Amino acid sequence: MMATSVDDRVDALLAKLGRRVTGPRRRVARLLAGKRGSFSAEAVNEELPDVGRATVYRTLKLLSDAGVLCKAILPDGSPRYSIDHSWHHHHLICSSCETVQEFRSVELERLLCELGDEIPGRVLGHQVDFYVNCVDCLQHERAAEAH
Amino acid sequence: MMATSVDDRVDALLAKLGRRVTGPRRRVARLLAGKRGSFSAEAVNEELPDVGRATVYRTLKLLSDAGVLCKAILPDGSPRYSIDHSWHHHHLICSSCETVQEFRSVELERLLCELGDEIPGRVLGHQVDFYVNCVDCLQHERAAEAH
DNA sequence: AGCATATATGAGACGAAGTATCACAGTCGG
DNA sequence: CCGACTGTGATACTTCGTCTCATATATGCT
Repeated sequence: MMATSVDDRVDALLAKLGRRVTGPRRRVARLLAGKRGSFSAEAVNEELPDVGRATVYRTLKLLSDAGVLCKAILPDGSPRYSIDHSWHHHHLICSSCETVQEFRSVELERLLCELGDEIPGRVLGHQVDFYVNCVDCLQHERAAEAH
Repeated sequence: MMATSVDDRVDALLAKLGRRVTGPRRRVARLLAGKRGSFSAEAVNEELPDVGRATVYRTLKLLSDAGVLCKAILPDGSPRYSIDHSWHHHHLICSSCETVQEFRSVELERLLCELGDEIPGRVLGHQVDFYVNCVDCLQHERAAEAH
């Protein structure tokens, strides 16, 4: 039995949202489906020269709101998108290569939930980011050091 | 005995950093000293029309790097500055009025530290933000509802 | 105090990232 | 197949921040 294609899933998602299935949306979704790691909106733009800039931004926003994509903010403030694989996670952001990885901890989640109860006002959500040097970057660093 | 003035403290800080004490820097620092809550770089700009835009940005960066100011990122990605009162804290960001409050938890800090040990690579730092509706906004909301 | 020099300033150009507008095109229910 | 409504894309515009460079100023030295 065949796995559902990316297009089928996009169609289903858009139908569920009451949005129209269009060529540009399919092209953006297909590109994202093939991506690993995180990427900027402009990167998507450049890879899809025949899709308008505004449409790319609109579609990324649409998919983020739908929970398909997840948006992380680099230390310098610039946003990166990545496929959202899980119901809830946090980020490991590499400060040198700017890669964004997902990261989960039940323990952290529970503590954040407890803390949320103590916070005055209504808690809508939270975000935890670790700024790191990833394993790859550390290796390159060491390779460079070893004259 | 008199408390040290803002200017005295700014002078001392700049001397410690090996930076020059200048009029524009004093004017920015004096404005910030009188501020409550968080503010954008542009807001500082507008309140100091006779200080150049570039200088305002440079000074905010200088003070952030020095640990006097702390930079928080709103959900939409735009940065807000606030006076940094503590050695380490996290943020409560109100999604409706965009106020940024500080927030500390020894427990959270300890857990984050433990998690950091388990993370592959070198951990440089972390950031925790709670997105909330603050007490003030909830009150206004209720007042509006009660026709 | 006066001088030399490194540092800081500010006007404005530049750039990146995202949004608004609007005529036109495409989708989809009937 | 048609009509209405949604989506698209070119482009102008906004916002935020950085860069450049001529000018101004703080500071160490004498």
